Amino acid sequence: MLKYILLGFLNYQPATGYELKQRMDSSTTHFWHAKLSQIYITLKALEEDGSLTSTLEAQADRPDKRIYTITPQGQADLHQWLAQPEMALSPKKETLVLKLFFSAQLDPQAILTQLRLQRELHNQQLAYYRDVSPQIIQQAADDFPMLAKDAALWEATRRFGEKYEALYVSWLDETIQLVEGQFH
Amino acid sequence: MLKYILLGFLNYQPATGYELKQRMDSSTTHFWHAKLSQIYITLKALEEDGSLTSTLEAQADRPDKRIYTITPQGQADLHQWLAQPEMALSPKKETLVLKLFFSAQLDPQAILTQLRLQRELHNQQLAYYRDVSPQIIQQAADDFPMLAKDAALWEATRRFGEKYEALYVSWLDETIQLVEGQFH
DNA sequence: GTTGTATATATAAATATTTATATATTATAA
DNA sequence: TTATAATATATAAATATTTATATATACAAC
Repeated sequence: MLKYILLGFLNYQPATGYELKQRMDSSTTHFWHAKLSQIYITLKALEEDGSLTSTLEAQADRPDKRIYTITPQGQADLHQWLAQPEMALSPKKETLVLKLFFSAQLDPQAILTQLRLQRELHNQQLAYYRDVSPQIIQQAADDFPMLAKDAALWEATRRFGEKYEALYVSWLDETIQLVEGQFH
Repeated sequence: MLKYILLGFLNYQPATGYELKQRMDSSTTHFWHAKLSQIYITLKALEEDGSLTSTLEAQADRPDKRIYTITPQGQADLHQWLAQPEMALSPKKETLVLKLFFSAQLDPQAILTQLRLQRELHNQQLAYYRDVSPQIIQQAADDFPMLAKDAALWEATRRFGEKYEALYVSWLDETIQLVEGQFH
């Protein structure tokens, strides 16, 4: 799947692995993430099968950088994937919920600590979606050669993140009350 | 992480890989899933490092089955993991949201088809959480040697799933309207 | 001036996961 | 009565992902 994220970004304009990582971290990270090491591996594989080409650019003040450009084949791959219907639900992996599921044997104080910590983290994430993320989208819309349509879809994915974090916080509140209630 | 799910279930009572898969499919699947092949691999690894023991039981009408039992070391591992605070947010992977993010170049009709299909799937999933899942929890509470506390926590994870699916459907409705609106 | 952060890349090793394939039996449905 | 689904395992191969480590430069902050 990472493959298509890289093609998706490179379809706007050429970029290095490092830049792609930064773009991911300020956008798709919330619904798809990857480590830099994995990005380099995947870029190399994409070049090998002809979806990308690359050129090495020397820099005066920094190490050389490798700039990747999408090929017509890469664009075809991307469009094929975009058009192909998702027939299944995305599998979720939520460590905290999993832990809670098996926490009955645990000291209630220990699970409460974790629930409260996660509430704090998700609250921060919610604030990010409300305050920071809209600005990032606005700036991307200004900086990048793209249509208003792209920005509207990016905004829709941001709203997904915001709603999700709000849900998570409210569920945590409810769950903390439940666990607290089991004390007296 | 699968490791701890298996230990978590086996902490209630011994079971075979096949049974563990079934239990996962009717409970943790919504926040953690695994293929049967991976379960067998992980059970073997857990036995090798002393967290589980197994016995082979001959059956008259079915192939032999291997029954796994948790060891004190396995219980210690499980408790250690349960008590260890989750310091980070769980990374999300949502293919549909990802696709939408890159769908501006796509024929709007193609993304609309996918959004509507996913709305259907998430609606089904929502119905599952509302109608089927509570009964499964009730039956598990009747069948398994566990405390009311376990069932209460299981119910909390079910509520997470229900809320999540309701959110997803409402977000899809909103997003479908947005994309439809971009036509005229 | 030293420390930390950012730019830029890369590999090795470990772990995790999916897909495909194989075997063998039995109950159920068409 | 034939097909299929379900029970019960298991392995091979491919893919994906994380963690750890390495190198080298330069700018900014303290």
